[in-house]
Amino acid sequence: MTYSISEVAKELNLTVYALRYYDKEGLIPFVERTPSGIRVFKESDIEALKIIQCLKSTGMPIKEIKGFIEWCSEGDSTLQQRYDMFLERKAAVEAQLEDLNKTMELINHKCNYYKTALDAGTEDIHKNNKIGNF
Amino acid sequence: MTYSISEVAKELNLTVYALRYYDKEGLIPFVERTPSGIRVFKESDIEALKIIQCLKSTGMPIKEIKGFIEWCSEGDSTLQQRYDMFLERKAAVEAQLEDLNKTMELINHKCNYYKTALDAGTEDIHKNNKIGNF
DNA sequence: GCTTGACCTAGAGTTAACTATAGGGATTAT
DNA sequence: ATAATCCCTATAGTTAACTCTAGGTCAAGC
Repeated sequence: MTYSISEVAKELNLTVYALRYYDKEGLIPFVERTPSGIRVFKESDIEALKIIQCLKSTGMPIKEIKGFIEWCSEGDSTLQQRYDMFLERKAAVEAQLEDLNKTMELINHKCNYYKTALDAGTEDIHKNNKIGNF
Repeated sequence: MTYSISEVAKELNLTVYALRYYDKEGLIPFVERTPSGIRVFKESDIEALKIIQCLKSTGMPIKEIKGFIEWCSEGDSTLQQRYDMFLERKAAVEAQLEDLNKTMELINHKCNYYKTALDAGTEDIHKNNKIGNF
């Protein structure tokens, strides 16, 4: 089973433009073409794109992802680099999760702040709080 | 106690450029100036900047944050809007946390994949796995 | 009184990651 | 066999959020 670029775009929830851009940037050099030059995506290409999306969502820039793709095509000699890269990504995501949890705390705090103010009809209810009002 | 722009930058871990940019974009209209035009930051200004950083980290663009700042200066008549905004931000962060947790799962999966491959000395160890290798 | 260092504004430049346009080829339905 | 629809490339344009530069002001120390 193979897929056209627009089918892949729909499936992965990104645009045809973006896919072509990824190709141009060297993220998917393994995608084959028909004799007339049309891209033909295999299942394994879609799996690779999912990994690319995953790496992107860790905040990794496209140029670095390209480096990883190159390592993949170089075979077992780059296994250590690739492992190290994923450990690094893991640490990055852990840090992001920590930050986001702190953000969530503050947001929750503000939700309570405004709920209380709304119930009282005025923000003045918080005027004497040590907690930063705004 | 008041602070100069460079002290605030250091404290909040951002640049002087960024602070002036925020000011230009209307995020901190309440920051006062000396007669000669130099910005003088109060504690409450720093607190406000922390909220701004928090909103930014939820993915909120600066123009929308500006809208919130305007609501703040309009008083109690905008309490409902501000409450709704924070509820919306809370939902956004919840979604981000969910995504990031999924990302973490895949990353962990890949860490194991490469650990196993590294121990075996070759990626071929995964060739017959249903799980997408790459 | 002059140099130094921090501050100011206006505006140009940067970067990433698309997004869109123009111009053209191939395949499918009628 | 022709119109519609999808595909292609190359290249220009967009956007957000800074980042930097040029040119100038101002207060403090020597």
